[in-house]
Amino acid sequence: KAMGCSCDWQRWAYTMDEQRARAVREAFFRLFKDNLIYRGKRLVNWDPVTQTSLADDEVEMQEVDGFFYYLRYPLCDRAGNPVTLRDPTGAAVGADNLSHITVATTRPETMLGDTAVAVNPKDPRARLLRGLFVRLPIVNRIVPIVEDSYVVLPVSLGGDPNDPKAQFATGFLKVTPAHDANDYELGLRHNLPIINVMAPDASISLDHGWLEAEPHIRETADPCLRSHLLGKGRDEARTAVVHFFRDNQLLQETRPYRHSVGHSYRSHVPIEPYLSDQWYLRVTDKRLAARANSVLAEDQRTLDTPVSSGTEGALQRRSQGTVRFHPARYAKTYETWHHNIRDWCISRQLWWGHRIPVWYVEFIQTFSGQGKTGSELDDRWKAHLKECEHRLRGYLEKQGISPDDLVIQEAGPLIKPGMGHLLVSRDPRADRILEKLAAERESEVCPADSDVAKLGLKSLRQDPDVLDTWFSSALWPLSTLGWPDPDIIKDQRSPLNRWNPSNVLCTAREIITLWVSRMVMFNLYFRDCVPFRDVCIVPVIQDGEGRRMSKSFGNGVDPLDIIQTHGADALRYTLASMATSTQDVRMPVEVDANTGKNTSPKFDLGRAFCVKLWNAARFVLMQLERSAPEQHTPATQSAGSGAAPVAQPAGDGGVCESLWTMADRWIVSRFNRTVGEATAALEAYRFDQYARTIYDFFWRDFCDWYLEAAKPQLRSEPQRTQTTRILAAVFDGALRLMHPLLPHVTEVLWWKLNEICPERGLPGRILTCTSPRLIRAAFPQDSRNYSEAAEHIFPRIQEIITAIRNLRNDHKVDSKKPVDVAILAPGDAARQIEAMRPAIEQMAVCRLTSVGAEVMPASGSVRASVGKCEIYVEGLIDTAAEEQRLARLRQELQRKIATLRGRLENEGYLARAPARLVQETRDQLAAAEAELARLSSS
RNA sequence: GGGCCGUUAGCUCAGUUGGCCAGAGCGCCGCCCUUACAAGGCGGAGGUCGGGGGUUCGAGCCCCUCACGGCCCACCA
Repeated sequence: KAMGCSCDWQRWAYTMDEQRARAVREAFFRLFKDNLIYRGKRLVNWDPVTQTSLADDEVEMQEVDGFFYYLRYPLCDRAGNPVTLRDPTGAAVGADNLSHITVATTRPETMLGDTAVAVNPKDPRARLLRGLFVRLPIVNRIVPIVEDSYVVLPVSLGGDPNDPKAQFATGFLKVTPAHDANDYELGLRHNLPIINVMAPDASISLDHGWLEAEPHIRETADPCLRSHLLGKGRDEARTAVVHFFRDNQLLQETRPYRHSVGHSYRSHVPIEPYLSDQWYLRVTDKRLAARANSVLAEDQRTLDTPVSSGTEGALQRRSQGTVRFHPARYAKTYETWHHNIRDWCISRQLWWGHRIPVWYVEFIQTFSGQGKTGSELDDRWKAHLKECEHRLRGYLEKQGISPDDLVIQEAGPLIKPGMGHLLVSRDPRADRILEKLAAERESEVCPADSDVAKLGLKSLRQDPDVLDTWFSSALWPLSTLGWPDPDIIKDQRSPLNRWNPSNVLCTAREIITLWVSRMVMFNLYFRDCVPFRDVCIVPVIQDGEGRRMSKSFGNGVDPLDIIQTHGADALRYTLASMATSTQDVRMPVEVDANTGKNTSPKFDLGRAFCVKLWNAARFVLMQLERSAPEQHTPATQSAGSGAAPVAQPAGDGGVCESLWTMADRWIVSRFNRTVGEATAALEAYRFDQYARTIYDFFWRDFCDWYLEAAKPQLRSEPQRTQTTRILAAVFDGALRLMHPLLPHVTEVLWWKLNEICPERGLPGRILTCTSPRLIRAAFPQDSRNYSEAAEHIFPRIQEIITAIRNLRNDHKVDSKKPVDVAILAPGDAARQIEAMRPAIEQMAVCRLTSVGAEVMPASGSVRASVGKCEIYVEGLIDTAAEEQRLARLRQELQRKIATLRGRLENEGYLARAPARLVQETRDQLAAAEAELARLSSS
């Protein structure tokens, strides 16, 4: 609000409120029903400090100095008897015998969970080792040697020398399925046991699967396990393991190694790959990730995404829309991410978030299994469960839960034994009913005629986890507009149907994968259309040293502080001017002397522009105020509060263009060009170009030149009337043009303008707009009413003025003292200069003594050339200085002539460059030679 | 390891399909408090466009390569 963002503040929403919760429940229900949500035992990114799993993109990779430990595992047979291989040729093992193999690892503590050692089948040693085992030190586990081509061959055995892994690999890979994602996959391929040796806090523990896998481990393991490892954190455990290997001559080598390790974005400790039960969203299903890629704008696609072809496909594409990135290169980020996506772990072990709406239901076994065979038992048990399920459905239906809003399914093999069914309802009331049942079940007295007893419920509990915050965020374009309310979905005029899809999402590049992609997937899935059409990625602001701004580091600026020191419009303008198409922009940060808060001199730019606008407005409004209202011909009909520009009748419409000066024509033409440029910049999401365009127009063209040129015009009728009209119209247009970046200042000025000069406009040239509030007024339109002549001639006048100013400055003339100027100019030019005489005299502080084709320089005058005109400034007698200046000018001209001649002597240039350019070069050469001749003749 | 971005004036950044002498703001120097504006006006100095090679009549821009800075992705042997 402080920045003046015109959001619809009535539609304020909070991620965790009722409406958003309904959307989350609906989405979860539908995805679950469509078999896109599943529970799986997988390795997750585990944060041992906050004890939650993290999504892949919540893991930050950091370079860490670590070590490679080369650990020796003794070879043995199936029974554990030591084996020493003999290789008489020595070809395979590089030695004549082999009693152990060596693995390389950065995480020695995970060896406690090793369940195999892998070797590449192409490794010559693989044949020798076939059928052998190793005895894991410390735990004394006998584990097999398996062959898998995933294992990298060391360089010495023909590995790729460019693969860094091949450089430090030994050819043997320890396999720890419970603590390494690749090892997990490898373990699945070879049916290896999965032994988790860690507690959720990443300490070594028997209690999370290890003891179940190896009931006698306490007895069989080396005492070191109990004394130095159990209960110890992973770092301590690492040291203990390394010491054990060293003390037993099993540590072959330690090499320093710098590598990147995933860290938690929450606690900043290294991630532990951890085996646990989690909920997954099957984004790998083609209805999600692949579909998200298929809506990428055709010209932004690089991968071969299957897109439905033919008329049907085209129809579908048209109805679902396309997503386009600005700048286009970010499409690749989006596309690659979807292409390489893995299923999304959506459960989080946090207390804050949307609770996963899944209930676990377990029924009581009400019959005896005595004397039955296994399969008979299975059948009876299944039938019983079916009956229980049926009864529960009926019960819920009686309580008002529609069967359509309910999914009850068997929990499947991945859920812990004893967990009979999963229940998910789309109706939030189901939770109340189930909560009541659960409470009843837990109460000490549970009468036989209670619902719980009738339903045969053994246990009933809701999943304790919450959803990843991006799950609800992904629904934002839907949930903020009333989805999933059926009325809102059906009503064509509802906010959902009006604003989804929306036009543009503006965000930062790291959000592309976290949020943009998921909004697209969900919107397509639930609504069959894209959530927005354009995605505008803006640069990230860094501090003066190129570091990311961070609250805790204190190197950032607070927008509210900037609003205090510079103003909201200055903040907006400056930020827009920094929104280039690169990735990062720097903002030097310093402490404000008055407030003690962080600020940046960058914002001075915006403030200066606001001040300039304010001052120019004071001048314009003062001039308009001095003119009687009736002098303004009514040019616009009252359009009420209408925001549309009023169509102006063609023709003169009382504009009296015959009275316009070259400056008048020029500024009107420039205004229209500027509107065109600004519109193009905005359409391309080039906010920096838009900011610069309005700056150049308003400050340079309007203030520096037009207002100065207008001053003499305002002093005399009948020009005054025309000039005030033009001032009013251009100022009106400029306010509308600049309003998006400077809403506060322009709005106030608009009110003043409406008050002082309610009737304004230049029919056909500048379409003005009556609206009490600027924010409701139309953005100006480029009327394409350009004056080529004015745009050509006025800059010549500017050059003449600048030339005179230059001569004055070079000769150190008091800036208030007028000088006499004569200008030698051919007929047309002379007339144009004559017409602009008052402006030239005012702006260059001079008197034009004579202008024409016959003008001769007075003796002692100094001179300058502008095109075909010669300017003589009289009375600045300093012969030596002038001679020096002329000599410098001659030298410059000669150099220029040489360059141009060189170009024209180049045959390739003459032959291949466009004729237009060659002609231009010829003209330039002729002009330069003529000028040199004139300078030399005097 | 893959990808992306950046390297242009002391600082922060523009520079559209290759085409006049590479621009702006701030800072710096000189003059000016001229009745819109000193948070301003006028004028000025300052750049081998990161290095090297190539394509082209012509390269800040296109291609190759190297260096440096930053970011994203990737299964931490």
